[in-house]
Amino acid sequence: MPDDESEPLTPRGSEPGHRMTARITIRDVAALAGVSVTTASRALNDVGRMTEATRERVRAAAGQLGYRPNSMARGLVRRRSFTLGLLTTDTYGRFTLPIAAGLATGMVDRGVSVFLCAGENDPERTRLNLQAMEEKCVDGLIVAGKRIDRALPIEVPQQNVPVIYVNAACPPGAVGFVPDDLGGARAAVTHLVEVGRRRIAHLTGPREFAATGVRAQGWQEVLHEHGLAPFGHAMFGDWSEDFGYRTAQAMFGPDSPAERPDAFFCGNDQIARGVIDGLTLLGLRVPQDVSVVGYDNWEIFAKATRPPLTTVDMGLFDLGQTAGHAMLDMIDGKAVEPGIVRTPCRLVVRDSSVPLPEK
Amino acid sequence: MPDDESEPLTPRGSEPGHRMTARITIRDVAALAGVSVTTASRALNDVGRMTEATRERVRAAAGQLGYRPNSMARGLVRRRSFTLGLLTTDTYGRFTLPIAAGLATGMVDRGVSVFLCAGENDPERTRLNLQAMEEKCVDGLIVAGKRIDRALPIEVPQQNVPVIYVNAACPPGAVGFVPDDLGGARAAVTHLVEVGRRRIAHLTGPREFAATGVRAQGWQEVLHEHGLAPFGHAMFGDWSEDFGYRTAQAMFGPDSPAERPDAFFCGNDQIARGVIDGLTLLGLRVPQDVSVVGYDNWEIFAKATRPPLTTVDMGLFDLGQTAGHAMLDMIDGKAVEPGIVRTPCRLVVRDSSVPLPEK
DNA sequence: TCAACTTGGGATAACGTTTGCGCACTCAAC
DNA sequence: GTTGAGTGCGCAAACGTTATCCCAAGTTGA
Repeated sequence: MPDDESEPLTPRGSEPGHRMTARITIRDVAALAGVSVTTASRALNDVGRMTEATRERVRAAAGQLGYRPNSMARGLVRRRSFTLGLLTTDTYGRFTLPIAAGLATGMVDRGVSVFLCAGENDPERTRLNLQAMEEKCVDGLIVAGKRIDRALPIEVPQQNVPVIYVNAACPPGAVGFVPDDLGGARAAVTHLVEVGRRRIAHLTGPREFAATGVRAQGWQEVLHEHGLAPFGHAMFGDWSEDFGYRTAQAMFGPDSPAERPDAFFCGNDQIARGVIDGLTLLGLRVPQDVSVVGYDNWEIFAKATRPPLTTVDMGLFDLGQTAGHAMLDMIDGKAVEPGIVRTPCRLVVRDSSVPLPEK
Repeated sequence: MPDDESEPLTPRGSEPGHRMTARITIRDVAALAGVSVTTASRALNDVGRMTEATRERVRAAAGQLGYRPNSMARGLVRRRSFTLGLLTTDTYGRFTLPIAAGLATGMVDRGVSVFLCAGENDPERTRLNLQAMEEKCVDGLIVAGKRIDRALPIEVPQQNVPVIYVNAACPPGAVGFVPDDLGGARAAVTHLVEVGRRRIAHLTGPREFAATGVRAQGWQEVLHEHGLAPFGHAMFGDWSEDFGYRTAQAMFGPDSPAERPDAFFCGNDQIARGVIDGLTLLGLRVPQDVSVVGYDNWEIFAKATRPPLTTVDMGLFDLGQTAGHAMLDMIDGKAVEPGIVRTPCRLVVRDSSVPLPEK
């Protein structure tokens, strides 16, 4: 058939019944501004040489049309997708969620989006996620965990994409960020000493967690520096309310030893809550008789105790944000020191720790 | 210059000092298999006509090379990115997180990845997120909230991308999924009636929440159906432990009225926990004297009460997964009924509700 | 024997960007 | 009046896929 036959009756772009309106491309912008696609691209990216008038004309056209560059096309030629993958095994999200929120909000301001990969601790699904991230050409991978001594159920292959570990085990030579548990513990115990406590006990999670050892060390250090003896040994149990509850009842109940602590530094907020409940049921007053300090500043928990809990905030939101910015540096080729960076924790003083009204 | 001049001395692909190893493309696969790129693509996508031997040869080559298709290139030509955007305002994540986890794990099995957009309730940042999703060419947008009667701080523009609302306000004509609060409340109250309770009180969150009204209605309905009168009016307070604690103490304390409930159906687990604590401190026994049922099945909360809490699970993980699959249907052009779909809730019976050992 | 169909596969043009290269100017210096 | 440098901008080739044609060879049916 000849080429010059009449146009078909239905124009090609309009597919009735499908409300899809054709996407505006840089070609449309260029046409409206009366320049070539090349010039339009350069104008919008603030590169290349041209009159300021031309540049402005292109900007105006893009604005008028509501043009949004197609990230896939750009990524293809630039070999960057402006996306990150966030890999996590923490189903419950106690730790991952603030990290993820910090990361995502920090990145959106820089034009980078974050893929959420919920691993569910399932190796097969983690493998699937890793594969998806590879196909989506993420510029970097952030591995977030709930334990600083546990790695992923699958090792991330040493690909060509940079990896940062956050609040998780960090293989030698890699870059990692974890909360400064030593500093957090020191701040908590220092506070207890400063409000006049002398017999400070430490209740915490299982010994196998790296975090418990570090926090116990901070507890000991500060006491020694003040010429005080630790009250007994650090008590390693589990992370539950029940552990705090039982221990408090055992230490203050009818058959308990005469020597009793006047303060508890607890390894997390749940233990602290159990301690407070146990003490309260025995008729003791917190903080008049006994001070209690927790760890995590899990607000919905810490604010609901009676009285509200003094506790250590690990700054996980900021941690996520910091890790994100470090990742952008790595992607841009800036040298980032391998090794583990410890980010500061902050003591949040509420009512459970100060026996007398502060001046 | 003539075309036949000698090759440059440094090959084009090798950039020393940059450990980037060239990505293997479908061209490499095709070359290894001895076919054209076209055939390789068709073989891997299981389309087109060719000998099974050829197809297998291509598959083998891809496997041997560890080939991963470039999702951006594919997306460009197919006009699909195989990504979804998850927009949320729920910073704390109590509700969003299980939904997000369900969505992400459900989607990865179908080769779809999910962008996490943490809105922070900030209109400007939400706008930025929406813009990023447009540039990334997401195939669909899922809006997740923590209140079924609150919309986004910014309205999502009626673009060409389908939108699904989950646990959030759903504009007329759109598709939405929310937990079946009526069913959940009915299950809880039915359970209390079946274990022999007759004077069942209802403590719940603020009246302005749509959820509280629906749950209160379920409470009333079931009681009427069993010929029982509600114990007083539904008590609307706030979602806090403190509200439950104070109310329980007021209803069972020294100056309380003679007529007392034998069970509490609470609007969430925190209120229930406050009730249990308030009752326990007054020397009452749960569940022997009073049964308590919560709502949300926030496990770390519900399992830590003494005794562990009977509560309603809203099935948020499944909700996220369901919404994801509905989204895939919409993207594939299958007709999805507009309107709100209510997904089932499930009663989880623990120890706080059954006064006598069940048979 | 010739048309018509099927089968296996390749050439080539998209998709929407960015970028290397070069062209046509202008302006000054020799 | 020829160089030389600079300026403003466009052509065309990527990037890695998939989709639309098309062709050659084999297979049938009349």
